[in-house]
Amino acid sequence: MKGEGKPTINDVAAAAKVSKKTVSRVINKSPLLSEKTREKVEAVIREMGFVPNLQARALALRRNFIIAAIHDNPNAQFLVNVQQGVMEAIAGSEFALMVQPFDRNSASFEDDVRAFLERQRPHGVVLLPPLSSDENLVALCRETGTRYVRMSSIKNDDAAHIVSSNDREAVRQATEYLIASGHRRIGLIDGPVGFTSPQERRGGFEEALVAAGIPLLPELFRPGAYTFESGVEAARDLIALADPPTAIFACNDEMAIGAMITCRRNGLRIPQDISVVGFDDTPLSSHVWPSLTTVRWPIVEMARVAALKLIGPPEAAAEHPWLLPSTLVKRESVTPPA
Amino acid sequence: MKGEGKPTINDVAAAAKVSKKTVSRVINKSPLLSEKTREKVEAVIREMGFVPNLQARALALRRNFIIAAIHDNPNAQFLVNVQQGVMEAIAGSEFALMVQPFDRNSASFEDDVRAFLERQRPHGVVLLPPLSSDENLVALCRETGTRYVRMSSIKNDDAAHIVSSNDREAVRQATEYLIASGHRRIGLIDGPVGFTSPQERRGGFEEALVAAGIPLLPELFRPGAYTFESGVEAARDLIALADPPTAIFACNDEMAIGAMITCRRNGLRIPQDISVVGFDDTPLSSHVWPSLTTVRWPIVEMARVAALKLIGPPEAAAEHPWLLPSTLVKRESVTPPA
DNA sequence: TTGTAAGCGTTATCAA
DNA sequence: TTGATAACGCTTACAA
Repeated sequence: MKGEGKPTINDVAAAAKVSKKTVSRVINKSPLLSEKTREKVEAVIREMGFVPNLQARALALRRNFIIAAIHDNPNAQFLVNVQQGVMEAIAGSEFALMVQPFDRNSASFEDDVRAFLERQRPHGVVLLPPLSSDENLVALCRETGTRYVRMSSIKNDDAAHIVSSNDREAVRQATEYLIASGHRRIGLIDGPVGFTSPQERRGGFEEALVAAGIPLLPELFRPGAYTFESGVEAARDLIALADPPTAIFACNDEMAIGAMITCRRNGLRIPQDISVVGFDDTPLSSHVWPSLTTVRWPIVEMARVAALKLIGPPEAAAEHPWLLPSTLVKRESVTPPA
Repeated sequence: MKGEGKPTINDVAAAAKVSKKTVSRVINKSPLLSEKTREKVEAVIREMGFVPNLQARALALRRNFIIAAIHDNPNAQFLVNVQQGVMEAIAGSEFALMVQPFDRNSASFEDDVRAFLERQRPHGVVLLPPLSSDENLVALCRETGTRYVRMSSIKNDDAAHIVSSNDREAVRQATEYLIASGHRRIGLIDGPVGFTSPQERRGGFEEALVAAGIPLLPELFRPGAYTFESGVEAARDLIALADPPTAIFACNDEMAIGAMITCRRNGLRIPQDISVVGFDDTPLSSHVWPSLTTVRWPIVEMARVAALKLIGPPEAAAEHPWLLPSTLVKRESVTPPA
């Protein structure tokens, strides 16, 4: 013990009368160890309260015990949900969570990511949308030997490197629900260009309309940016139409709520005059009045599984599920049209 | 260069024809170095693209280049704002941000925190409320030699270790604004017990009433828990009173919005029938209808300053401001009583 | 199955 | 102002 400080592997080795390498084997659960030796060393470890030094291990292994969530400013609730999911997966382990935002529009974007990976050497990274569809990032991970898992709306990688939800199918069901309620003029508020998720959500929406024999009218498709304000704008345009829709599907909750508020500011009652459906199931959606019918996106679960794929043995990564279902949550904002 | 991989301090030393310690001095900006040597070494460093290995430094320095935000589940927006503030401070530096939740009600709470600090050895930690008022945590930081800064609503530490807002004063002003608008029966929805922030906010509220000669009526004080649901409950009780208030101050926005929705569900118009004021200025508050008059809490700025105190030289920590003002934001949810 | 020696890439000590 | 040498605490060869 050298008197002071925390015990090191050397102290344990001396006390257990074995070499430090043997202690190292015990720490790393090496299979080639006699049961007797293992037990003896483990007893000493417990007794001395030995905890391996992560910095030393990181230096020797060239890998830190860190899971990094890499993002480009998704909304707050999404980010926090991801953090919660990752924490659930790594709780009780030696891993810790690092959160790192990047500006994908910056000229130094890739250099920034590379610098981060080379500096911090995280054990693995979770790529959040929309960064998860950036193939350059994935190439960067491969190049630096960093394990990665993408969180995405489509299966754009093999099972070991992706966690995805079935947004397309879920939105199709949500739209079918609107149609079954009697709506035939349904407006869509799209998500930002260049994102994968709105493509899928819009796709599901269109599939449902087509299947029901409802024409896809350009006037009912409005651009959006996943922001409250863009929902406001899109809704303003939709209700100003000569023949306005009786229902609106917004590609996320924030826009849906922007749309709801805009409708009400303009004297429309929800859902009596117009129905609204969102996507995400943020806490917000049950905190508005009337509460919002929406699609629940299993972010926490997706993040948890992503982290599990990263911290487990590489060959086991593909064994975790890669698809986690999004599901329709029926609340108050939908009713048959008048 | 040994052919492969990234250049190390040895490669630089060899190329510059100096000892590795001299290179180390250059990296660490040691003052005792001849200008000539410094320039020579810096040129070589640039040329070779040398980047010091953080893991090796961490091992030698017994400190990681990590700023950790330690929290116990504050709301999502708060947490994300803190992350943004810290990132602003450490952008371009070697530091990275780690986020670590703890359950302060767990029996192993202190052991968990200790294990985290001893394992990851962060350079410094930002303690978020309500954990920031836990003296045991601070003792733990001192014991493990971890620098810390508390984010708090009161000045419960010296200037080097705290960043605080003047919630009491800001709420006093907000309440004075209600009183100036003509309100004399004002309900208060409190924050959770054991938190410092609601004490301050309630304190400011009471000060304003007392200064205006308005009696403090127990029936107008309702418990809350900083959650939407608790705002709903409290508002339900308040408007059910024989002589209901004409205005409500809620200790945070989430409860204020819960209160707004409850009032409207019960046929009250906002602000014509009842005014509402919140605290936080979350994005939410401008996304409801009518938009919420509230107190802006400078979380991003507080977190940024907290991180600056941590990453700068210890003796400079006290020189950064410790007080960042909260300010009243007037929107649509307040009007004179009928 | 276990041990020895040589790293991993820095910083600290102390002498020059 | 600089440098040689020993930490820092662990892992990976390679032997035994």
